Amino acid sequence: MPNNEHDLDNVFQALADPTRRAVLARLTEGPATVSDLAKPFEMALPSFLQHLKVLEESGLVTSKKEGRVRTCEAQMKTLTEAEEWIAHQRAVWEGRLDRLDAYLRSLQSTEKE
Amino acid sequence: MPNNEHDLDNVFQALADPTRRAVLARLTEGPATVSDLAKPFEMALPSFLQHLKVLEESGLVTSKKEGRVRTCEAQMKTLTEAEEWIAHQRAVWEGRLDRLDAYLRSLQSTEKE
DNA sequence: TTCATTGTTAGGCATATACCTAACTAATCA
DNA sequence: TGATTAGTTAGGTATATGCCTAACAATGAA
Repeated sequence: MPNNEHDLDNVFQALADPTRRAVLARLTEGPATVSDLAKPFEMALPSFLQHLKVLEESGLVTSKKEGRVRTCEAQMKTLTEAEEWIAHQRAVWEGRLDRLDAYLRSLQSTEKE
Repeated sequence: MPNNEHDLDNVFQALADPTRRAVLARLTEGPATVSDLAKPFEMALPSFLQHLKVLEESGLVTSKKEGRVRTCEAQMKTLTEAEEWIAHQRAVWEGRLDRLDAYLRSLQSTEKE
């Protein structure tokens, strides 16, 4: 049962890098192997693997190894946790605007009396 | 006009820390001064100011100083950029599921033929 | 069984991050 | 004017991050 503060740290941290966002974007189109994922990037493979590790540790990606090939998959559930944190902030914000709006409307009604 | 990769780096980076998320959550309820924002945290003020700086540089927070008091405000527009990146990934993912679903349905129709 | 492919581990380096204390400026209050 | 409040700047430390090369499995193909 995730969605604690520590998880969010790792999820947002994982998203804070263009390489990792690109990998995740690729994986939302479907699973892929490590070397397929690495291909578009110019960095050395061990460097790339570190990015994958960050993604896995955040829960945004899982992988399993068959033979010598590791296949990675996006975990949308984890991405959703991040999205929900943001959505909650928006809800609070909009609640505030609603109250402001209600206040302004209450002023108008008062004027009409 | 923003929403380039570099901006997203900074936004997600800013969100990847519990102190900064707490500050932002506080600010979605309305503006607050630096020392009000700092009060709940045990860290030294200069440390806290660094977090504020990260939030400002990401565009998630703006501030203005009047007299000796600096007042901070959340910028939901910036938060929305992060939300939209995630939403886009979800759309791709769900598109994939839709196609899978369509494929499965096409198989069923084939079976019926 | 030898070779190529696919990934992994170890270790090093430069910069960034997250914290601190000390000392400072600028505005307001008594 | 002198003290207090609000914030800032400077500079130091420890750890984390993002990259690298070199060397090492382990699997699969010839």
